[in-house]
Amino acid sequence: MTKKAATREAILQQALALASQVGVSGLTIGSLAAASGLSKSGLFAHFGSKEALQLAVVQAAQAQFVAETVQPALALPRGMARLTALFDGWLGRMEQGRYPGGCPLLAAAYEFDDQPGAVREALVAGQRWQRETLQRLLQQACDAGELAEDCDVALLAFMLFGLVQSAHHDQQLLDSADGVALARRGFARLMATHAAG
Amino acid sequence: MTKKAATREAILQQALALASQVGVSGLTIGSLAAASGLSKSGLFAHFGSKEALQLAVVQAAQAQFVAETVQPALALPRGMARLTALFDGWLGRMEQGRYPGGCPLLAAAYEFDDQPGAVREALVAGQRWQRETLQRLLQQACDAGELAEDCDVALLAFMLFGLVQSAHHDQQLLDSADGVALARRGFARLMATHAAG
DNA sequence: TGCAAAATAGCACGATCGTTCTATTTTAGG
DNA sequence: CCTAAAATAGAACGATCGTGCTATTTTGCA
Repeated sequence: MTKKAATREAILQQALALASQVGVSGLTIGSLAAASGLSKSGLFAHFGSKEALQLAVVQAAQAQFVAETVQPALALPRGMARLTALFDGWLGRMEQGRYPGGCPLLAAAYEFDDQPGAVREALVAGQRWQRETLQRLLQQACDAGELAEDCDVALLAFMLFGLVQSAHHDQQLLDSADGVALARRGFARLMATHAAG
Repeated sequence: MTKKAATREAILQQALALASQVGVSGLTIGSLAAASGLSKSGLFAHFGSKEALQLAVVQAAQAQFVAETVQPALALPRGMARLTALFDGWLGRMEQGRYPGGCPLLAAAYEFDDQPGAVREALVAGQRWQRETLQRLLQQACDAGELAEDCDVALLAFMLFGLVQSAHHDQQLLDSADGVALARRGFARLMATHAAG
């Protein structure tokens, strides 16, 4: 009973590392089985279909992002402290190379934006939640009087997400270590521009 | 002699539309042959290998971006006019749905960031050139006295590219028509913040 | 218009894909 | 410890992958 769950968890960790390099749709039952030390059919039995495997991988990545980045930020008091912690944690996991080949979720967003199905729906739900979370933290900073009260939180959340994407792009494709630093400068500038006055 | 080039061009157009939906690495000789009305081997003979086909597709996409977006902007006078034209054209092709499933080059950046080879090198070269172009236009706006002379053009180019990526993400994954509008607002705000004063 | 050359089709290959079936091993509870 | 149940392995399937090979068609030029 507990063995199954443990094996499944180990598989998903391997899958995340692999998907980071070849993408979630580039995942293969065979290659993942080899990486996990299982047979093809042995691994397959854990999920029942390739789509179910992909869905599980996406959900595992989302859960990991929430646990490693969002939750720690939520432990801090509302306002700029919490917002800065979220953004810094987000960039920090990129900087430290949390996944060898880049964020599987950002990549999956491009892979599945035209592939209807459960995987896409999970990605959409996760991204909507993430954006709403970002907007909520921004609004809390406004309410706390640390950002101007007429802040356009939707636009700011949109721009902050753009900074993350640009940093990821520069780091993964252009092999530029400056990406994260530029994103931090951008964050600081945006926050300064919208500071309560 | 001219037949070959014409057929190749037709194949590449089909390939761009297909790659927009399934990605450049999702392209298949068989499916592309069917979409082009050719036999597998007939199509294959045009490129010699799958990697050569992928490279040709990437180069075609890059050429199209330059022809449809960069060149028209370069026809305008240096400064904010040219910069605005570039950014507006960039967003405009997204808004009008230039490719049915999103920009093949942005998607390819995620697909190939961990796949060494000629395709990745072409993508890197293209992205570097694009970033330099963006920085150059920003610098020209500074030199023309339309942006503050102490502008951080590297950071601004980085942020503008982030706006484009966020707009693409919102439009393609979240089906949100607001993405392009938010990017325009972000551009306007960034330019206003850094206006010469 | 006929003919060499260029372009395309047809076919076959080994490999790998996702999936199913049955056999074997491993686990956990009495 | 023994045994039913759970977990995994092994083999096989049709399909499709990229890529060669050889025919056949189509093209442009004398």
